[in-house]
Amino acid sequence: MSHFPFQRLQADLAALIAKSPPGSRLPSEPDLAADLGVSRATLREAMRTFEAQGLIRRRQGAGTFVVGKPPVIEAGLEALESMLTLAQRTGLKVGPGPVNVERISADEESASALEVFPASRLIRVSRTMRADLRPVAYLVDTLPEEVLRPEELREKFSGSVLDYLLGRGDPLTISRTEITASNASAEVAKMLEIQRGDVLLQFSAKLISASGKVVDYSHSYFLPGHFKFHIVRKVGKA
Amino acid sequence: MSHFPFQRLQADLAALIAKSPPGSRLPSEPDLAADLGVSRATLREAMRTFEAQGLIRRRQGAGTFVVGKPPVIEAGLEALESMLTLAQRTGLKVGPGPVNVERISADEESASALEVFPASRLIRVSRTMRADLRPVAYLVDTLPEEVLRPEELREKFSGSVLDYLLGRGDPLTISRTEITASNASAEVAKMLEIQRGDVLLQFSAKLISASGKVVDYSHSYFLPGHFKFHIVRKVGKA
DNA sequence: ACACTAGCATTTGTCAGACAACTTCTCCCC
DNA sequence: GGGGAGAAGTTGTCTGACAAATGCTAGTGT
Repeated sequence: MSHFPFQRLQADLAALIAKSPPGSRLPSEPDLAADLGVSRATLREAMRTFEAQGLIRRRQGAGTFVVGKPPVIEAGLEALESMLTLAQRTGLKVGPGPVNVERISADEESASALEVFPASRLIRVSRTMRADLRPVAYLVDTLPEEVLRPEELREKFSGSVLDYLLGRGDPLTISRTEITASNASAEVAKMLEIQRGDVLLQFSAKLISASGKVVDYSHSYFLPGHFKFHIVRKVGKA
Repeated sequence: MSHFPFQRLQADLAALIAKSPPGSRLPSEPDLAADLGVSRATLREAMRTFEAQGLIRRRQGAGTFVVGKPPVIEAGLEALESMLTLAQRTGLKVGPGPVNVERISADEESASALEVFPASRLIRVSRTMRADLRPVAYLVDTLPEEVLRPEELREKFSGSVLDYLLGRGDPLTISRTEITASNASAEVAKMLEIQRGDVLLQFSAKLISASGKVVDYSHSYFLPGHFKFHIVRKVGKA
């Protein structure tokens, strides 16, 4: 079939990883290269692609390990709920990581999304969600400072911007969410403890109040495999 | 900061690719390796990750090229429409590729989804959607043979299973769609002319008739960047 | 007996150089 | 002008080597 070593190698490696129990160590690179009939350089290129998929993890001096599949958080998309609410309902032990609150000036993207002037003062709340001691989601909320004051937030913040706004009695109505697949930027990769370029499921959402004002613009990054989002769609035009 | 060559290299490469005009050729590997201060082997490992992200394309004997950003097909997820209908409304010149229709026996996954007995006879319709001469989506529909006969399909098939069923007057109601990020399997990679392991946005949907029967189980694979799916979500419980 | 440390074997990370396979262009010949 | 051979350039793969990090082991001191 494929007389290119790299393609055959990928198939062989995929099979090997699939049949190896999670947490187990693969043979050393020289051994594997000899077994699979390729050079170590070619083997390493192929391994890099599997590492980017999060299927294996390489540690210098220790070896290459198969990573186990994590628990799945399942959620419908019709209603907007905070990740915290979601996690509680699924019964999974998911906890928020440390919360980072900072003042920023609106960049072009945020200003456009929040419908404010460039360089307006904004609040950015970012945090990770952890399940099984591993970060599985990275959430970044951006709000105008007039909507949410940093000091106000630090006092009574429970880990969810949405829950906080609702608890304060804000008249929120809908959220417009955009769904894409993306690759981890350097910043996101660091927070999720993965490699730059790893594949992620990404939501970009605007939270809209009863008056039509955009009160929150958020980016959410989810590790694939940890989440299962579903939606019920009507056939034809609404 | 990062005293590991690979991480610094990824940042440098990302910057280089970002500022290079689409379609342009990068310097040769030996030149680039010298410029960036790494060996060719390390450079190639890094390039492999960017190739998996679809940002560059390497061709033996020709060079490494920056791939341009494609047109975007934007669609809401509240209503279920065929990709064909969608493409027409966006005004983009999107056409279906060759259609493959085959009889199969239900494997475990299909049988479970369609609520039929294992080894039941099924029809599988698979095809790619092309935009700009490139495949951008790969769609696989699986239906019980009692719902759709192959010969019936071949006569009047327009490129969309959904449109065909609707045109026939089937009482379809809703679709339950699951959304994940995934990596291309060997089969999908071949059809989309990408590399195994490349990142994809994946929908898995069940199409349900008025009587509650599952009439179609489909997997759709979308190249990131070509599509923008959005959804309007109500706040709180429905 | 226990804690600590130094050293050694193992493994991944990176480098250098070489050759094969493929693409593209040039130049010569007809 | 057209066609084909050839050369130059580029990616694909291989070999061998050394550096850096890890984990184990044996030895040492208390």
